[in-house]
Amino acid sequence: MNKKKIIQVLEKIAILMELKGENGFKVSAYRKAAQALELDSRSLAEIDDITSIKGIGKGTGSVITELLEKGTSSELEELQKEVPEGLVKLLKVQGLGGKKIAKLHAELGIDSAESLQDALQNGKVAELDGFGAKTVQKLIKELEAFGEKRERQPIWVMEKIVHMIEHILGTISEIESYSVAGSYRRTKETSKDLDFVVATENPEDVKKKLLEELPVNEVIAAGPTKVSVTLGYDEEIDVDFRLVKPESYTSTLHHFTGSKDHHIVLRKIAKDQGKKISEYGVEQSDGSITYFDSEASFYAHFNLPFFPPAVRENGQEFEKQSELDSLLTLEDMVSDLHMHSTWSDGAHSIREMVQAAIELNYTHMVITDHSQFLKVANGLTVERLKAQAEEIHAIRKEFPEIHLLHGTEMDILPDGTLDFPDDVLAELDFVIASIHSSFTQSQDKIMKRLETAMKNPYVHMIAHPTGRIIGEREGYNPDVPQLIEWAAKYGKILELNANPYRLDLATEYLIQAQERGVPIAINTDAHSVEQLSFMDVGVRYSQKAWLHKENVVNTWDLKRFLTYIQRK
DNA sequence: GCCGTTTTCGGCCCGACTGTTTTCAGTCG
Repeated sequence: MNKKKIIQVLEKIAILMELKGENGFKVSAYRKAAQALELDSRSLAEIDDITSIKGIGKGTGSVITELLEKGTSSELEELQKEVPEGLVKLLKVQGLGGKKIAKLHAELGIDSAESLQDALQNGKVAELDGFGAKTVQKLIKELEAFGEKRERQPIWVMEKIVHMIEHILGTISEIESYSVAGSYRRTKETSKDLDFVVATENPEDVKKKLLEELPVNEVIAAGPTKVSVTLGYDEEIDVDFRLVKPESYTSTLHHFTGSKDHHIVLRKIAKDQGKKISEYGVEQSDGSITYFDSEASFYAHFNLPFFPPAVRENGQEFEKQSELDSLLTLEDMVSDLHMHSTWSDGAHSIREMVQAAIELNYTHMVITDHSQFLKVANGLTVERLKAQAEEIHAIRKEFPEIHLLHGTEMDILPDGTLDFPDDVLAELDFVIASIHSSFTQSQDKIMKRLETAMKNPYVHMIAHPTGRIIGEREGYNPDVPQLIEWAAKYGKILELNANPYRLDLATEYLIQAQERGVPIAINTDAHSVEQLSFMDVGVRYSQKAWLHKENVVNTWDLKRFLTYIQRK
């Protein structure tokens, strides 16, 4: 019985207890125990006394012990006898929680979405205490749409919607300030819904305008401070707006940025200081309310450093406070090492890309168009690559304020060879190798391809190492720990591709790469001037892996970078 | 169910909104 299995059992027990209508604190005790186990970095063998872990006591401890000894849990088996499996997915229905589901099961024998549907239709549900006509109508509607909505939307879907909403918020004159909050602001790869915080003295008018301007499919709730709607863009997306007075804006933004676990730890700290945090401000021991004009001053009020939204996750960030200064900010980035121009499939000329990079105050940059294999992207042949070298040479003279390097994003071919011979690569400043084809090959074959690139002395970096597209495809399934080992051995850079479609490598691998001492490059892979702004997403995502500036090559000054990429 | 350097009992982060109630429970984040 491994740790993951045990965590799953604890979570399953929590779910089944919830469905039984158990005391909510008891349910969350099981969730907390599962989380405590997950956050403890030790293996099970290394833990002597399981109940010495905070959050695991007598009850949850005995469940774990039983699992370790017998491989089963009598607690779980009991619950499974009492609670039908079909109820589990009813928890996902909006408006249904443990209490109501328990009642439906106890009084009407409901055990699945289907039997609930029947009971709703034939009027049985409406007869129950606490269930009225409106609830029944809402549930009928919810069940119809059940299973159709994608549960979580990838960050690149959300990004477009966020921009559209921000545009609308910007046109409403009664709004003093606004920001997206929630898991999107924490740069999660996927989000269930979107949260916006809006500061205004005139919530009624703002509410009215929001409901007019937005493509609203359905209004879920519309109170004086909260408006919840389902928007219909390409997909249905739930969006919450919080309308608050300007003085509360910072507190509310912080509150709705989360995460829940971050708040739980922070509120405990506040409590110990005799203060109470709410979404409107901080209540002092004398009952007065303190307001803040920035999140930095909010944290400082508790003698804490500023935590960037991306690290506000499981509460453990408080133990890593001393590392916060080492995390990247956008200002630390002095270069972008992976971008395309009109020579291959980019939308802008080299000159335009250079001008845009100068605007971003970069000291150096690399043009890395595709290689000949990638015909769909108009990949460069050796001849065109040489012609491009001449153009780059000329442009360099025009823009002395930035150091322009000539590179390539060279394909690693399906047969495991590289798209350019060594003598061509030797002429280039910076060589990226990447896989764009035959994703379905066995892991063995994929790793052979990557090994070829890793061993080639002219290759500097592997781009988007797994080929994943968030929420769409898994990629080509390389053995990433092995890849990290090779990178360490052969002195190669691994990329964090900042395109929100990719964010590749993912957090867990970035952590491993940093531990192994492998340098990371955060690059936009921009195919247009606008896409150079993906750097911001990449930097925020890197914070989730606690990447240190020192380990990210884009923070290195030109001299250090050039020394590093010099052929040995 | 878990926790505790004022606590071994009584809290557990805290508040909004809805719907069904006549003062509040359930759900949600």
